[in-house]
Amino acid sequence: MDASDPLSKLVEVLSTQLSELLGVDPARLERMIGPPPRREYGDLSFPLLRFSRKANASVDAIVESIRGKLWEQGLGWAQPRFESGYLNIVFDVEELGDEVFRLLSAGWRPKTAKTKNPMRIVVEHTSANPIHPLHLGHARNAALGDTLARMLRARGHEVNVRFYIDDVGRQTAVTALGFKLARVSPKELASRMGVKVDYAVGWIYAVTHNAIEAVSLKSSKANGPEKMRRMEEAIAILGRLKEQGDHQVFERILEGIGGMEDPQREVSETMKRYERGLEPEKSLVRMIVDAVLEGFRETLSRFGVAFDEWDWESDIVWSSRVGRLIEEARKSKYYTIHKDAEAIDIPSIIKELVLEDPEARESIKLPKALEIPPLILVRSDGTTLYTTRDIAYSIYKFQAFNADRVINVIGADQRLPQLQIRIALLGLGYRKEALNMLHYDYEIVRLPGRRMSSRRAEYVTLDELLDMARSRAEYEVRARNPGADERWVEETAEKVGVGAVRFSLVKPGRLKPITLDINRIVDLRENTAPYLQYTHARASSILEKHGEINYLKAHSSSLEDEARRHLFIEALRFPLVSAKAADDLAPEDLAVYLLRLADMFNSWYQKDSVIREEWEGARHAKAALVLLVKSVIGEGLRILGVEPLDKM
RNA sequence: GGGCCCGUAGCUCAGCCAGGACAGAGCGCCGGCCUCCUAAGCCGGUGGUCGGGGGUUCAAAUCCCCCCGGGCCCGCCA
Repeated sequence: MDASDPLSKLVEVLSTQLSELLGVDPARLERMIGPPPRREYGDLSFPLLRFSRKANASVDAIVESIRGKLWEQGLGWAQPRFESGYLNIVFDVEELGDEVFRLLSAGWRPKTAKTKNPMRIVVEHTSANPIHPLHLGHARNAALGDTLARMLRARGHEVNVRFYIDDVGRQTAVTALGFKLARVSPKELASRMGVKVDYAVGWIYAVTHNAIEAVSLKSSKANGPEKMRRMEEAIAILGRLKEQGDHQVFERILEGIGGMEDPQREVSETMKRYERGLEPEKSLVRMIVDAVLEGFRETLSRFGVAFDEWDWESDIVWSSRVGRLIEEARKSKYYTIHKDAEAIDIPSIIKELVLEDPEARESIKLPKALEIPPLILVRSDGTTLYTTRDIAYSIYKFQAFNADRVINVIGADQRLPQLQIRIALLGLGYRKEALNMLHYDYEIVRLPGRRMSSRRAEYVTLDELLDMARSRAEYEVRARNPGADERWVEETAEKVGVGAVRFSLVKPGRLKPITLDINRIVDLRENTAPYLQYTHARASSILEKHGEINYLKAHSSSLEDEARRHLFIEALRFPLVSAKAADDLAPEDLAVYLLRLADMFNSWYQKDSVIREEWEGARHAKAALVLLVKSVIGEGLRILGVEPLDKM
């Protein structure tokens, strides 16, 4: 594999050579070569002493061998030396500068280093229940999933992005029942309520769910304070919902549910009929879900998120993939009966397959001493469970794209079922699928005080959040650009707002629970996607004022200046940083790197003017440096789904 | 009851997986910087028993054990 930029090439040569000398896996060494904690030590460093103890060669011999190899490979600008346990590499920035100027003049710009092992990867994300608008939890999911897809593509993988439409479960059945009683279509209701269609559906769902809850509680034989509490809660929620929506429709649903002897049974019946593809449920559910998906698409496209495929859960069922899977399970030695229902014997699979298979044990990380219960496949009424359908869907994802790997972006609250699914796949003979399916989990987003709840219709929607961010941005943009074209102001505000939201959802580590502070997410300073966009705009402005860069006039010796030198080298690290972030599935690493680079640029900017530089050789070199930084921030932002701006 | 995740500066977090070269950012707070490439910026100051205790190691925020606090999960829900 030929690395196309100087630093990638350097690291590749170093890791290959060190690997030969030390007898250690080059990939492992590669990730240990990085900038030292203090600049005085050098530009790159590697903890050599840790490995050389076990190697035959002396440290001096190793360093000399490296020096020779670098020379031979045309990387003479990188000089190795040994210092207190570390192999430190110091760059001759003048030589490196000439090399980079040559590349820049030929049109090269830093890009994520390409992987040596391109794979076919499916990323499934967002997959929100299609019965209410997308809210903040989904926003985190979508931002992570979409960024992952962009990173992996930039790294050179073949990526296929899928949305799984959960239209088969209980929640869609509740919604369908609600619409049946409401005698109104989602679109009519939406226009009556003056809201997006997915909001109208979310309202119907919440009304119907709480009406059913109230009626069921009333007729239940149980008694006591818990029942009273839940009763009161349902009634309070209904009161609030009534005020928010259409009174006539509200009454129809309440009367309808109130008149049912057993509303829960009606829901089950609807669910059963839809799963069998019977009319009128089939058309009704599809019509409702289609309407919600229209709302999803509108929001997602604004958010910069696109999908390659939309998979209907019902299609997986109707195409008999689920039926075939259940047949396979029945023939399997791990088929069992649990609580009178058909199930897969997860404990036995663990004992016989996972623990006996080192690769599987490594890949499927079992919690210690946790008893994972058998996985029930079919309800006693004959309908399937979500996990069963998901096993079939998992197999489908691998087949449909001929995938090497499948990444599912799903909340951390689903760890157990996701684990069960992988174990079940292994037990049913789908070893490749089980081992190459990854649950990319992230912690939930909470509202201050309580969790978001679609049952209570209590959520901050993604649309609302984007609107807030945009209006905040619009105020700022207008203040800074008096008299600017109105359309430009609005477009810029949208890009700043969307960027701020996406960045803020991806920058914290995914396992940090986010307690939603809207002001914080919308704050343009702290959230720093706008800071990066601003830095990019500053760079653009300099280049515009400077005019065309003449690389023949640029003097690389002027890069020896401390601040310029560090900025230059830091920008050149982009291909490596972005590659590692992609391999680690860690968008936050890329985000943090970009912020650091922007900090360096802004500090430098303040004290070392480009266009007022008198010496032509330095001015063109500095302009080239600005171009380099601008290209890196631009490329990095695009990978994070944030639009770089030339003016703001 | 069991499992998993999180606990680092007043606040939000990085560093932990692959232990080492002075614990880092941002926000906040205090004080400075626009006749000069965009002040959404920059410079300086302030601020830490790395939740607590034990252990492994020449070396621990990082690995192991115990404990404490917060969250999530343990359904014929999704």
